[in-house]
Amino acid sequence: MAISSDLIRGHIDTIIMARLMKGDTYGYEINKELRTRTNGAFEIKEATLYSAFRRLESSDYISSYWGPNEGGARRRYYHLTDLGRIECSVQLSAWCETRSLLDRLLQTED
Amino acid sequence: MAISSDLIRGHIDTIIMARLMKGDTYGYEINKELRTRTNGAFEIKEATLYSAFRRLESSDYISSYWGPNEGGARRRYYHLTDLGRIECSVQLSAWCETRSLLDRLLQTED
DNA sequence: TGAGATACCTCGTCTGTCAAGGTATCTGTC
DNA sequence: GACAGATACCTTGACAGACGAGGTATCTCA
Repeated sequence: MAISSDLIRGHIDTIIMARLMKGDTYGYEINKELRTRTNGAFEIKEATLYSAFRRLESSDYISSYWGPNEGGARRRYYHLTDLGRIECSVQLSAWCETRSLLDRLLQTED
Repeated sequence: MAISSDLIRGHIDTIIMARLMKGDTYGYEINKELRTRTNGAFEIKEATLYSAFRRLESSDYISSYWGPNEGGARRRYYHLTDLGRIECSVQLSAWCETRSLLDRLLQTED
């Protein structure tokens, strides 16, 4: 992974929720998408991913169900709850704030 | 602090080095500046700050010296080394990459 | 004399990430 | 039928960074 995980830390949940905004999906698929979309520059490690799922589900931001395993291994699908949609938009705003904050603080000249 | 620390995690060292790019300064002053520049929205907790200093110094990215305490408590000044300047620019590029990556991944529609 | 600001430091805890390991199912090949 | 490889899920333990809580020492001003 080209991007250090410490720089992404704290944004994993938001990345997952932002994806679930577009529709239900399952863990393995999320990671495949991330690798594809970033040309291999970024992926969420499996252990990280599943611990995020557990965290999000215990906060009632997502719910899960065993979906149709169309000729393959069983899949646990995740769904963004109404509460999760609210939380997601909160975290998206937080990202915008963080971005402008860091842009300002990382200037090396005035 | 309005901005969650987990969103900044991993950028603390870069924030400090970016500040030291402008000239030597000391811990307490860095924090005052951060609070002022962000209107109180952000600060680095003292314990975090000093552990970052230790980390950066042991990597030879910064050096320190007891500076002139102009009518006040003693001050330990920090200086960005040549190695630190290189590392800082590396981390500034990493921030740009991270920013565009997250901007892409956090889109909730295509 | 004492409060408050300045300025530094340490210890222990918590949380998120990840390496390493595991299980089970399906597909295709020999 | 046996096996490799892909798909897909899960758990455990360790590590590193951030921070709360506590401490020390100096100076200023009332």
